[in-house]
Amino acid sequence: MENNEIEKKLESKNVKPTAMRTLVYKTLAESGKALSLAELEQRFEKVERSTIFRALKSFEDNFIVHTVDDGSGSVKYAVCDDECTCNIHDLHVHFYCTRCGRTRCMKELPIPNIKLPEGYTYDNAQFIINGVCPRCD
Amino acid sequence: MENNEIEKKLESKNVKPTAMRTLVYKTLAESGKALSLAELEQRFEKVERSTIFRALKSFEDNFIVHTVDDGSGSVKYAVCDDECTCNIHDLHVHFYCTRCGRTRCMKELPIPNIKLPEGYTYDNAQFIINGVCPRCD
DNA sequence: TTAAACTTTGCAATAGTGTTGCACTAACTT
DNA sequence: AAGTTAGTGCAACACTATTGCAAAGTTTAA
Ligand SMILES: [Mn+2]
Ligand SMILES: [Mn+2]
Ligand SMILES: [Zn+2]
Ligand SMILES: [Zn+2]
Repeated sequence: MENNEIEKKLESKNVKPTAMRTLVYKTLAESGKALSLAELEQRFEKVERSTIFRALKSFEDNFIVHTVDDGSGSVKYAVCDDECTCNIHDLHVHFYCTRCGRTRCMKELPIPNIKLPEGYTYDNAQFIINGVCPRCD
Repeated sequence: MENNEIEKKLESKNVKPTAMRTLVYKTLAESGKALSLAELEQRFEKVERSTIFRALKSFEDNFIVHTVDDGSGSVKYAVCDDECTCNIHDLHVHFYCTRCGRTRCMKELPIPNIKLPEGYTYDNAQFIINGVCPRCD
């Protein structure tokens, strides 16, 4: 993905595209999976953890990335689709491979609709499936 | 729940019922919800964190409790049903109230069956719904 | 063009969770 | 009773997430 494409994308979501942010977005998008802060940090070696952290937070606040809590001990981040507003309709299953630790968005698998008992409201959900991915099988 | 009932229960699952373990189990069972290590710790004031931690681990290993990773930052523990073996058929939805922070087992809501793409195996899953509970509404 | 105002970044510190080594004690075995 | 094993308390540690603050960079408005 071209830098100026990324810049446009960030701007369209009201995040000023600084060099660091562009780099973080690019790395995450190109990885094709969900990455933790620590994993992202390792991929540059030169950028401060807190800078990456704040970039991710601003992405999250502006529906540029979503988080996945896959039980690995650290939250992971994955890029959203263009039209995503991180609401119920954008939710999808995530797959966590217990062999390689990779976490993948299963965008083809929307989170099934669940009828909650009276009195509960439904804002958000995480559906994580643990298993072994094709690469590790 | 009577102490000797608890002791029988633990024994039936191959965990020797010490005083600490019985206390931890009792507290968790009586709370009626999922509790974190820190939350349990607060409920006694006199028992070591690591002791509770190890009790919970032995419970988990022996299908006496299951864990819930509700995104609150700490893993929570909830008692299993008697016949539970923590496999796919025992999995159920968990509800996390974003107001009060309570996490509840929705045992009446089994995790829906999902058909994964070719090549993925399915060992385990977590399905957490975030929203507001009746108490907080 | 320059000064003021605002934003971003780097660094250091902190809080919290989870986890382990080790010594001491309790319980069980022979 | 002595030896062996299992459980507990304490302290230490690793790691994640998060924040305050000052330096550097960018934007705005004279
Ligand atoms: Mn995703
Ligand atoms: Mn449960
Ligand atoms: Zn894998
Ligand atoms: Zn509530």
